[in-house]
Amino acid sequence: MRVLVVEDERGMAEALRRGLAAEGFVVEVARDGPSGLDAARFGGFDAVLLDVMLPGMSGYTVVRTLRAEGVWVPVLMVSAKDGEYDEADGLDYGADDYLTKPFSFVVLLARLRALLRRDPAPRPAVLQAGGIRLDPATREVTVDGGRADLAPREFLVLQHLLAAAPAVVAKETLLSQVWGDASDDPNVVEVYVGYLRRKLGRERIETVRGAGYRIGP
Amino acid sequence: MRVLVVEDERGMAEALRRGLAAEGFVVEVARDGPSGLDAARFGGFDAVLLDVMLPGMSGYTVVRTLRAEGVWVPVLMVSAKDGEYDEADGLDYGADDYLTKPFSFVVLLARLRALLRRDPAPRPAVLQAGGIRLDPATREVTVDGGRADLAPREFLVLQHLLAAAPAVVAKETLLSQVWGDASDDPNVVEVYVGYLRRKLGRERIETVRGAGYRIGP
DNA sequence: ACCGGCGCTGAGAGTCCCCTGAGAGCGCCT
DNA sequence: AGGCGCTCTCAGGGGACTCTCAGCGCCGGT
Repeated sequence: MRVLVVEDERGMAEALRRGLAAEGFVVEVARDGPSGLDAARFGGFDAVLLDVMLPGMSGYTVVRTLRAEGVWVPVLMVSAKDGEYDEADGLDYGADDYLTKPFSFVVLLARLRALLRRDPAPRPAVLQAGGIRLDPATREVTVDGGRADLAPREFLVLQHLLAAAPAVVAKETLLSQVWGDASDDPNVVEVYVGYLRRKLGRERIETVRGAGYRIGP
Repeated sequence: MRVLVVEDERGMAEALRRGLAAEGFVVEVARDGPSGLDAARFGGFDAVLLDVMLPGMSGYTVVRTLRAEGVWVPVLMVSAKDGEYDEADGLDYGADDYLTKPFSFVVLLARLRALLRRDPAPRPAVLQAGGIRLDPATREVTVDGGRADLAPREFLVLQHLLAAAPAVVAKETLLSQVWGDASDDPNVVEVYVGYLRRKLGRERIETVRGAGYRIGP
């Protein structure tokens, strides 16, 4: 297993290198944001340990850039910032886990193992299809760049349609996932698709008669 | 998104139920280990929030049992134990993340989203035979690359013919699988095969007199 | 070549699927 | 209290889809 450690502080980087090597990992170290980003892009690592405070480019920017480029290597962020919003931001930018300094090395190892045993096929944090963009973290929806203002229920329906795109989503699926009961009256789904069409544009949601709905062309 | 909360303490369970529901999750609650295990097994949830201290069976045992049975639903453990070894144990038993009480709800949400991001829904296989391609997920049918527009019943008939290809499918089989009643008038099958031939090309569905139909050569 | 029966097809009626406008109930904010 | 936004139900209408029916063609056996 190859692990990339991005950490500028010499002592910490060295400690991690030794500790992980002793556990059988092959470790490489990068000392600033840009070189860490580059190594993560092309280095073929199985996981990345990423400090937040880095020279040149913050860890947040590194992980966001990676995800935007379609690089899905598991990322474990490590930071001295322990504010709850720092942590939530790191995760929403696409990190898979977040540890606060000081941390226990035992816990670090366990979290690394947990990341490595998951299938490395995460989806982007932001859903995007057919000219529609939806951010689950900020609850923001844009259509061809313009902001759309959605009610909570409308947001949920759209979220499921986007997550499934380009597949067709059955009304029963939406009922069970959004309303929690597949045996409800399907008409409520039709009504909400109607609301969404009014706000996003009629052609953005396609009806597949007898099957369900689908995003865009 | 459907989330299972396994938590015996009434106040905490209720707080989680409300908070998650407000974020648009469909929430179910189990109050002890065994019933939580059962719900996680068969409930079809997208994620599980699992307390460690539970009546009947500990959270550790629950997650270990699930993994041993091949159930890979994302599990976020929540515990009042903050010992580093407790956390490492939880993760090594198969939990995907571990939070220590008291925790910030904002962080819980971000971690939940990070987990849900990780496993894309499995897509049913694409059926292909005799120059015809049928994708059950997108409901798309192409003939030699050109798109064909099928009604729901037509789609179902074609799906069964393709799934069986190159075998011959009896009219009675189609009646029972598509119409749900083998004793119906077989003429309706002939009519629908006629519709399909008109849309896909006459020679694409072959008649085997006295036996049924088969997809092209 | 003839005949019986299996399969094919055009037309039409009925069904049901989906869309929409109106409005009631509810909670929240002013 | 009043207004507002959100959710959901209801009923009507339009149109796609389904199915039946009846007549005809064609295959295979004698």
